[in-house]
Amino acid sequence: MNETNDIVEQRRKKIEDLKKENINLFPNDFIVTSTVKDVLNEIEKAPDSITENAPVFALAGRMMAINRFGKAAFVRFRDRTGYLQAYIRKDRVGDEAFSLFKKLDIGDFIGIKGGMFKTKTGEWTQLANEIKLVCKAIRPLPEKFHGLKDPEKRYRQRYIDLIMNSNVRDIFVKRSKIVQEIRTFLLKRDFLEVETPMMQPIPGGAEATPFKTYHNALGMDLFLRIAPELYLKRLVIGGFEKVFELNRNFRNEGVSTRHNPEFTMLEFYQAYATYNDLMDLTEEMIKAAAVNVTGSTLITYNGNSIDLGRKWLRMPLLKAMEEIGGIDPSLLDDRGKLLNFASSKGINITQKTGAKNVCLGKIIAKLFDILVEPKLIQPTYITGYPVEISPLSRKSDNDHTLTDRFELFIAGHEIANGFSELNDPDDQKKRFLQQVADREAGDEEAHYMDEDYIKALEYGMPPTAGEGIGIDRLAMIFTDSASIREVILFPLMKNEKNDTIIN
RNA sequence: GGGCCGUUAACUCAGUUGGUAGAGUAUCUGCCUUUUAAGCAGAGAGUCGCGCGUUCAAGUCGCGCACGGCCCA
Repeated sequence: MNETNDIVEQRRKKIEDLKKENINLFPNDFIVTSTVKDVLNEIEKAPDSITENAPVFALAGRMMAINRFGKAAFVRFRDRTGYLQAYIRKDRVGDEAFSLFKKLDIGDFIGIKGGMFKTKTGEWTQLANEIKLVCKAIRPLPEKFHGLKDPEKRYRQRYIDLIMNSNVRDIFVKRSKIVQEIRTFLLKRDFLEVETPMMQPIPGGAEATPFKTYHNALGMDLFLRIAPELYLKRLVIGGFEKVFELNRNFRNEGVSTRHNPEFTMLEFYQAYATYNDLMDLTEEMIKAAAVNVTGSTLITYNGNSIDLGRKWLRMPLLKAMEEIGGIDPSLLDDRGKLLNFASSKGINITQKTGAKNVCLGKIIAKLFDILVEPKLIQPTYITGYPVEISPLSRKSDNDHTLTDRFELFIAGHEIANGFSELNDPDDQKKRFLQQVADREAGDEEAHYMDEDYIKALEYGMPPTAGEGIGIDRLAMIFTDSASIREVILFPLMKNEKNDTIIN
């Protein structure tokens, strides 16, 4: 990173000049008394009490624009709460401070002390009594009007993106608020927030390929978790009847506009509840988050107007396949017919899983993803998933081929997956054995056997319902972001040059 | 994994039929004490992503590679 250009060289030259004058480029003694927002609030409260002489505010921030006029200048600077303009006059700050100020650049941090006045155009502006350098920037910022647009640079150097693009700052503030709202919502309902292992000896709780790592001292393989599910249910067995975890999962899969290898999930479990209860709770929670974060239950995503305020539709999976996917229901219980139907639509089922004998449930799920999911724009719960693709879900009492499971879709995105938990240890063992067989048949995403989890279930897990909600996808929908990279501060990127190898 | 598109000054972008590189902003110098993308005068700034090839000549054409974006699987 030693590339030079003439702007950086010029700045380094200025820095040498400043050093010769004994100017500290990185001081830490400027005392900030107010934020920009504090000042604006005081003005709003009592505008008549504000003058250019008093009260005196001490503010600090990054200079984003400078208009110089020989012996005076306007400076636009920003702190975390907003922008403020300051007016620097040579006859007010003194010759020495003004000649220092002349050497400062856009991007530098300054501290200013002074009162407030209104300019000719009516903008409240700080009149500097003092101006100090608080931190020198060596590299120049992008141009003020067009800002930084190059997506690669925006992701790799997110700090510049955040400096330059207020809409990007807004997205991440919103994301943080979503997380906070969800946490508050669950804590109010007596859920306990917990942290379970991210490094697991047996990865479980989802169908996905894990990242593998190795513990040197213990001499053991470990996997980064693909889901916290099996640990959270152990906690329910332990007596924590309402738990949640809101943190990162890791899946060793491709990167796309909807997938980042590490992503954030909420998982929560509630004893003595059913999947129907969780649908009610989720609806309430996401509506509350929408109101508290965006101010409304109406959101726009990708040009679609989405109304979170209406009662959310609930539709059985097989009915959705028929009514929305346009699939003849007589095909839905016949593997062969359904495979023929898929290939007539140009959909190759076997390719992804690698398994030779793909089960009926997987074929249905795949067709659902392609033919139904994109059409689920308004919030919709799809219920009743086939048992063979729901190895941790409780079987429906009235149909043992289906489970008490739902998925939530908004704006064509899968947002949540929840179910009444399977708490019969013998049934769970059978399901794991089927998964192991699938794995041996070539399905790399099938579950591993987890004997300890079976043992835990044998101690008894009360009837429980649990759910996972994809926080990144929720953030995408709340911020009208087309790519998951727009809601992850530092999305995973390949090395710019393939020569960075760390041993 | 496949397809399409992109990569040119610090940033945003032009660059015609292959003929030795352009603008705006930013930067530097000078003038300027109420600007709002300030103004006026002048100046500097490029490994055209990387490599190979075709050609008298490549930012431009061809092949390969890297990174990124979108779509598909």
